[in-house]
Amino acid sequence: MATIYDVARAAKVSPKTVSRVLNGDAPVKTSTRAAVESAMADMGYVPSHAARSLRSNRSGLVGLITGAISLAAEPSMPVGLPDLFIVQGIQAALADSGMTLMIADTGGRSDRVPHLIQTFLRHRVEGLIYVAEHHQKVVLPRVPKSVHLVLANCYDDIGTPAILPDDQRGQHDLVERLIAAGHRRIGYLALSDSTDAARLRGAGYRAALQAAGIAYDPALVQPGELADREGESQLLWDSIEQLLHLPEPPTVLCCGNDKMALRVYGILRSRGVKVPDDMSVAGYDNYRVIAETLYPPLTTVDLPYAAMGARAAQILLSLMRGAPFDADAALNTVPGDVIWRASVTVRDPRIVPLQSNRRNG
Amino acid sequence: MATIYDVARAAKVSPKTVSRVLNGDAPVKTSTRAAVESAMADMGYVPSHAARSLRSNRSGLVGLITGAISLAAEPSMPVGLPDLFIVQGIQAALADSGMTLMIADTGGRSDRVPHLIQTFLRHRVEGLIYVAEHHQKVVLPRVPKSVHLVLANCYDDIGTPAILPDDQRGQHDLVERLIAAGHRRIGYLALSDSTDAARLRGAGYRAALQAAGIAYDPALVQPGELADREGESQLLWDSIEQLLHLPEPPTVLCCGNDKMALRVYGILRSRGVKVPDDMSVAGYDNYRVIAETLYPPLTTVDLPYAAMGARAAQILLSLMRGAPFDADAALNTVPGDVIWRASVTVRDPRIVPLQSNRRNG
DNA sequence: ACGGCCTATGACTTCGATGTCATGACACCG
DNA sequence: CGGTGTCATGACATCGAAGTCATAGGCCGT
Repeated sequence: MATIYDVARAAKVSPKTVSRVLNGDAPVKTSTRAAVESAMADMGYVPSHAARSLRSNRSGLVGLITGAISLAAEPSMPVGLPDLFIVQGIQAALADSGMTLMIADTGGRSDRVPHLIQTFLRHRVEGLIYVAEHHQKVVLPRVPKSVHLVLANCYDDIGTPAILPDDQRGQHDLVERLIAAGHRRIGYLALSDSTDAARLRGAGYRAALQAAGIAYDPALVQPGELADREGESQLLWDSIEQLLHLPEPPTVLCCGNDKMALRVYGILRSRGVKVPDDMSVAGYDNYRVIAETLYPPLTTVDLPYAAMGARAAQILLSLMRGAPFDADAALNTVPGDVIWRASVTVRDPRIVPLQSNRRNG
Repeated sequence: MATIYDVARAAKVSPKTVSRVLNGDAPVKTSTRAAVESAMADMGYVPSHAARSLRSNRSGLVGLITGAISLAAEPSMPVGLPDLFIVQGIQAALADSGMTLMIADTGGRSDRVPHLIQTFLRHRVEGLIYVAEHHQKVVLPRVPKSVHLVLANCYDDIGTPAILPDDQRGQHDLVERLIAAGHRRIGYLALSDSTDAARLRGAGYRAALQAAGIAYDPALVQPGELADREGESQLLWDSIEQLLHLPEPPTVLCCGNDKMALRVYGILRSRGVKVPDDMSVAGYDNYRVIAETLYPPLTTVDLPYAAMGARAAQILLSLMRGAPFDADAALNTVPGDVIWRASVTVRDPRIVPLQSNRRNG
């Protein structure tokens, strides 16, 4: 591979002049510049990142650690594969910054994280983003102060800047909208309680009821998911059975996530219950391949992954530019929009919630 | 960040001795080694990849270009997001090779590919893998001979080594299994004809019928997808209507992909047609979040993405090790297993196709 | 005409690791 | 005891850029 010396020789100038043409950091006569550029084109010269970063002590690299790619293979994902959208959001936000993103994947084995960090440190990354596969708490190895770290979809104990989805508000907003659409008996098929997302969404459900002055009825809340997956289909069937046979059954079922909603559609249809005429259904996650493909399309709450990724990248860039660490901003929650689709009937005709309240997904 | 000189000073040895401890390429007295290692640990020394690769002229990097991450956002993906599994397969196969994988994403804009390749060349990658979002032909910028290139999920005109799914054989195997299970009238809801996958799968469908001596009946083949997406739901409804009202209707519907099968489930249930008692359904892709979540779980054909990725990485590694370019091996197809699930009834009780014929997905 | 200044360029050094070669201290062999 | 290895170590050059400093030539003002 051609070097700056080869180019210099071909253009009959010194290496330093070639360097000046490359970087445009000092005046070069037009004719000289042309000769150098033509020499570079002729020999297909590509500057060496290694040499440049060695000299300048700036790598221009941002490292990204994720289990997203590998975890896509796991059927047991708590939330689902779309955390890749976080990666996408990060890429988009970083694209114009001149930084190059290095992505490393844990392969689902979190014990590989230290090794991946080590590899990044060898490459002298200037920033590091850790993307968790679902909303959770993590413990990461320490990194040198010179490397800024941002967490996405997770948080830790030591005040590292973190970006999280606002699950409580999302569920709250959805239930609020259901109430606005005239629903009063709102069934809730809960995720298994082991995740942060499950707890926060449950809290959002209750908060929205309370805000609307509707009494919380424990009979309307049924498990929709088991921690161990065994007999889950049966569990869901039974839970729906329970709800349908209540003296005052729900008019809408909120599912812990869109995947559960997909199952609920099948169960309801098997029982001859029409969606949405006999029963409205709502999900969570805006897992588009499900929510948009189902008929009728599913009302759900967007997990604002792309926005979270973009925010994470922005925060990282500002830290790298030397912005002071703002403890108040350490924990960022990003709200997700309610995505209103045809799976929920509007019972109160005065209200026509056609659009999302913030953006349209 | 500490350098090899800092470590040398702290351990009271020469930098070269530290280098020897790092690489173990020459004998070092045990006591000296211990002193060096403790100095490295104390100061958190991490060797600089830039310096090493500059000196050794070996970067240890493999570049990967994909639209997978970004395209995950597109609802118009012909096949679907799981091409990420190709990336996963590549990572797994590369993990033990000592190579570090750099992933770059096109952000859905193929015009960015040259720029991404340029960035990789600056980093002096030793190999390059291009992963396409669906089975297709591509035209890539030339890369220097020193950089080996392998294509995954796509191919080109100039004999670059390529790994492709064997769509024809997959569909063939599925139909063969359906016939073995006693089905004779096999409906086919085709993908829009614009993709290679659609054509190959159609050919596999016909070949399997022919091999079994079953006459091809054009009335059993209906469009299931439109190129422009408009009115697609209606189209599918109409196509199913057609098939159900044939004088001799099919006993099973083969859907162009799993996403279509998801819609078909809904349509059939809305019409009171029970799956699989009244009508069997099969998909293609083994898009697990759909195929495993649907009730009953969907019989489908695995797209062997992880295996394709692994194969791509293996071929790349052998090229990098100096294996001769084998023109016969330039085009690799990887067969995908039929994944037999409960959505297809076994009409001939003598046959019990419980398991996949190669692996279990 | 001379000092000052700007333009355009090159010589030399530096970044951090490693390859090459040299050297001192022993050990072994005949 | 001298020659010849082997072990353990260090001095120095090198990889490809870019930073520092020097310098030649031209233009300007006085």
